[in-house]
Amino acid sequence: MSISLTFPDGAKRDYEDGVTPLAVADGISKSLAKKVVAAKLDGQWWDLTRPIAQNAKFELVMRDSADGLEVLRHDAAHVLAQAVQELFPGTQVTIGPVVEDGFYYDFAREEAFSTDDFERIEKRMREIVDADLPIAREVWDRDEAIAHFNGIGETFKAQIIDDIIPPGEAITVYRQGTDWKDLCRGPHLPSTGRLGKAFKLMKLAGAYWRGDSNNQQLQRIYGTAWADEKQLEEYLKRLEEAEKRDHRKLGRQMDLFHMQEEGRGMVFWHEKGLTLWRTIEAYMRRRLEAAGYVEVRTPQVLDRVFWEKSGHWENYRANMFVCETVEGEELSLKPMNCPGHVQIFKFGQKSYRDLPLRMAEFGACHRYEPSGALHGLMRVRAFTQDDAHIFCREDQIEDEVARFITLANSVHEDFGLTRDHIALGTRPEQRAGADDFWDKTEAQLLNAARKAGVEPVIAEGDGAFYAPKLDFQLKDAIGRIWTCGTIQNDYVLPERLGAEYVGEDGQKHRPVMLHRAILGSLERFIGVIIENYAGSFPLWLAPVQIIVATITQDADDYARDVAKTFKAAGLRVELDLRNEKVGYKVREHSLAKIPLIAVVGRKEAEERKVALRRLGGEAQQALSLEGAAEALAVEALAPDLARAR
RNA sequence: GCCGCCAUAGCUCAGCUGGUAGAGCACCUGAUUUGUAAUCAGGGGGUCGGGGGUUCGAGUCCCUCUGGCGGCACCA
Repeated sequence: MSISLTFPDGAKRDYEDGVTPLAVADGISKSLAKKVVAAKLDGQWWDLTRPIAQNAKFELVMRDSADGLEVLRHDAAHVLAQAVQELFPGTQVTIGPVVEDGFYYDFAREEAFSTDDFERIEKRMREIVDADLPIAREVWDRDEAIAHFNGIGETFKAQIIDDIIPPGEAITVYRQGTDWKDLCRGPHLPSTGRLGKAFKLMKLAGAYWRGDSNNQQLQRIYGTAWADEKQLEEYLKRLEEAEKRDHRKLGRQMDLFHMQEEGRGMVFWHEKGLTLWRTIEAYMRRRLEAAGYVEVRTPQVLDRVFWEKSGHWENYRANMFVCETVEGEELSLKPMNCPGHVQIFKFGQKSYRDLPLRMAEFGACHRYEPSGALHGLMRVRAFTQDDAHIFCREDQIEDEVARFITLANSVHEDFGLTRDHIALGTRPEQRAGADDFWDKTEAQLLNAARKAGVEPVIAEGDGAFYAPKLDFQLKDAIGRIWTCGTIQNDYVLPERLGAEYVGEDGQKHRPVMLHRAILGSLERFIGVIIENYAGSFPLWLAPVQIIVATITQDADDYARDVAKTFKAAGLRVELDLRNEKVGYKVREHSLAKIPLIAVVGRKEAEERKVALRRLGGEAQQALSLEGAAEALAVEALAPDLARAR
């Protein structure tokens, strides 16, 4: 009997029935057999040592491919689990999946692990790799498996079989060496030696069993694993690079902002940081005005009664900062701007002619976020949204959403961020409204996105409790994904707060409300762009755009002139007249990531010129003062103004 | 909020097994007037996050609180 395997390039080859992928690889070349980690049979994972008994499409998975890395990482998780169980008897294993760049394993153990244990664990892992233990796939009877795992005290594993694996699906157990085994879907390497040693334990964390904070807390050990040492090193280097971009670090170094313990999750914006803020805000105002928005401002603190009406007291109380006055009133800082905007909408009578009404606010909101959620500028308790609500008729939704997507794309691009994808967050488990309402609203967003030429990626259950949403997932300069920008179609709040307009038919109608933000919050967005640009802002955003640095005091008067000229041209300029060498000044301002340095000495003073040096470059340009001011003023224009020119 | 780790000068960090603190940068003063990534010399600066305990003696060990970091949970 022979079987026929079809390779990815279309070639067909015949093999003996029961041939293993490893034997197939070996038959092709020895070096290939060394690098292969698993196979795919008709697209299904297949262990290298598992006999093949049917004709199939066949694919070998190499260790340095994306699929191959997944296999390696999964094996690394198992090796970790075995090492931990050997070193710390009594520890139960739970789950150990592959994640981006690595893997983790969750353990249940009375005593806490410490990162000090990592060295020992890694050492044991290496021993397991050196021992080259065979890994064998076994198919078990469901009840026997449950009984077995319960019998050896691995109750979590038993629970997985009982609760998670659908009846009828094969229960596979992988045996690693003689005694150690783990319930696993596979595939796995033929033996532990093939894993190699390009792995490293990274961090220790708490995690809840099955992701539910009501469940037992487990101890999670994260690790990373790669095809070879070189890849591992590259990965570690990448982490270092990301660390250098950390907005918290750069924020301090560049004197942009700070935070302190008396105001957790609150930002003290320093002069330079606020300059950045105001530049972005001014830009957004122009973009919004051009897109037909009006700007409003609503109160910071409102009575409890108001929040009861809006539904926030019921649904959002835990996140609200509530205070009581001496007269006994209960007030809350606004956690959102939407109810306030509805009040403005309701003021006076609105007609269908007023729609769509696009109402924007740089709205300062306060939300009590759980302490563990706080993270620099990315997650704060006081923040300013570039918020707007579009009041419109149902038949205007698609058009408005499409217009919004176009606007948001353009804004994001202006900040050097490219869109990775748009996510459509669909109905969450806990939600308001009937299913047909969700069918309708989800379809609206989907169609609107398509109308704008975008195919959203569905994020199941990720919607708000009152409406589905589109979230913009942006990629930064080093490929990290950030969520900035969202739009939601809300039928609930206009209803609750009684917003209405007079239609063409003279009757009162309920408008739909589109909640939308392009940046999200100014705080978070500034955090994102600090990391995106690694602090080296493009000229239009740089808090200080140009430094005028003197060589000797002879040039002081001229330098003041130069600074004045640049300032008059609209540039943000600082003067450095210190009695220091130019090399010192250049170094210092370069480290501070100032985009331009205009060096002036006696020669420049005499010729009324500047020697211009750009950040990152070594060349200098000798330019006339007036010419430089004019050219730089144009160069420093915000992207929208540059386009309009 | 939960789990783990961490907290020493403005910043980055050193301080072995307990014997009352140190470096570099920054800052201040003086000298130097300098041509594109660090001029030299001197000086000031820390109740070692707060509180409690063990000890003859605590930056160091223990407890506790506060905050930070990494995850988890949360994220309109």
